[in-house]
Amino acid sequence: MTTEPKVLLFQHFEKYIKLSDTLKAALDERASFVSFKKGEMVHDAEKVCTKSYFIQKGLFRAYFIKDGKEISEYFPAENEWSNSPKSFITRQKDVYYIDAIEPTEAFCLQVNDLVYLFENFPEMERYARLSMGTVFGHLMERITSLRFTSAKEKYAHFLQTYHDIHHRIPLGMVASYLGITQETLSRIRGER
Amino acid sequence: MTTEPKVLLFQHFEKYIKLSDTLKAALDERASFVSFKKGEMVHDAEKVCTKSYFIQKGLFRAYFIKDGKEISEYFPAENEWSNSPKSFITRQKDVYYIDAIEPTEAFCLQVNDLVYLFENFPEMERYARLSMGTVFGHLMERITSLRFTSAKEKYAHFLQTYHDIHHRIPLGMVASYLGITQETLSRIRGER
DNA sequence: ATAACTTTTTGATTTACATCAAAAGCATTT
DNA sequence: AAATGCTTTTGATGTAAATCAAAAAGTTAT
Repeated sequence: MTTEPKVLLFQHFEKYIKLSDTLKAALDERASFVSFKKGEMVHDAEKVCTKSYFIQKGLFRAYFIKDGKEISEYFPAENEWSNSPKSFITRQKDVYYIDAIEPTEAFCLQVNDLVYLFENFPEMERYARLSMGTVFGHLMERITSLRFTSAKEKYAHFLQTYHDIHHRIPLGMVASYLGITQETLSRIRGER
Repeated sequence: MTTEPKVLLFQHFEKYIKLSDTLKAALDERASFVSFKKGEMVHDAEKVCTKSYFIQKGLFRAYFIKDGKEISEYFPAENEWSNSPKSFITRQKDVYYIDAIEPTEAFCLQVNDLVYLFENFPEMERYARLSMGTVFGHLMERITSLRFTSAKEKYAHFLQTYHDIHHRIPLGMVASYLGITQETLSRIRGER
C-alpha cells in the first residue's frame, strides 16, 4: 500500500497559516487515508461524531430525517472538511447523517488528534478561527437566500454557491436542501 | 467620569478561557466605554466596520436594506458582541447597518486592538474559536427553522431563541427578521 | 388636548408553491 | 430485452401567506 501524499490537505492549511515542518509532520502522522464507496454511510446520527474528514476527491451529503424524509443540509466536496459539527464539538449525538454521494477519498482526523494539535500548536487555533470565519460568511449568505427569495432565486443562489458541483447532486437532494419540493424545482429548471 | 468596571466582559471571556492578569489588563486598557441613545446609528454600511461592541446594557439591531425596506438580520443584546461580521473581518464594506433599539452601554474594541490581542495572547485565538462555535450552532438552527417551517413555527422559534428580549423588539422588525410580512405576524400573534 | 406620525390590526383578493396523482425517462439487475 | 426500481417531469387542485387597502391603536410633538 502506498502512502497517500497529503498535499491538498497541507495546501488547505496554508491558505490560512504558515505550516511549520513539525506541524506538518504532526498532521501527517495523525491524518489517516480513508475511502468510501458510492452510497456508503460515513457518519451515523445514532453515534457521536468523533471523526472529521477532509475530502480529497469525491462528494458527501450531510442530511437529517424529518417526517420520514431525508433533508439535505450541505454537500461537502473536494478540499472541504466534513463532520457533524455540533456532535463533533459537544461530543453528544446530533441529528445529522453523512453519506458518500460519489466514491470518495478523504483524510480522517479524530477529535482527540485535533485536541492534541490545538494544545500543542497555537497556530492551529488561528487556523480554526480564520477558516471558521469563511464558513460563517457562507452560512449568513444562505440565511439571506432562504428568507426573502422565491424558489427560483433560491435555486439561482444554489447554482452560485455550488457552481462547480451542482450537476453532481441529484435533484431531490437539491430540493430538500433548498426547502422546496422536487416538483417545484423540476419546473424551475424546465423554464427556458 | 468614573471608570466603568468591565466585569461582564471579563465574565464572558471566562466562559471560554481562563483570563490571565496580563490579558485582563490588556483588555481593560484597550476596551473603551461607549453609550448610544435610542435610535442612534452604531454602524453605517457606507463605511468599513472597524469596531466591535460588547453590550453591557441595551439592545442593537443589525439590518440591511432590500427594495427600500429595512430587513433585520439579528438583535444583539446584553453580553453579546456586535459588529458587521464580514466587513470587520475583511476590512471591506458590507451591507449591514447597526442601530440602537434602546439606550445602550457597551465596550468597544477596535480591529487593531483585536489583532494585537490575537498576536500576543494565543488564548485569545482559542476564545475566538470556541465562541464562534457557539454562534455557529445558532446559525445552523436558524437555517433549519427558515427552511421548512410555517410562519407560525418560525415565530415560535424566534420566541425560543430570543425569549428574554422578544418583547423589546417592535413587530415590524421581527417580521423582517423572519422573512414574513407584518400582517402575517400580527395575525399569528393574535391567535389565542 | 389636539394634531401629526408611527405601529399594529383587520379585511378582501391574489398568487406562488405545496400536495396529490400519474406518466415518462433512466439505470441497474436478471 | 424484459423487468424492477429510482429519478424526473407533467398536470390538476388546494392553501398559506403575500399584497393591497384602510381602520384602529399607540406614541410624540405642538
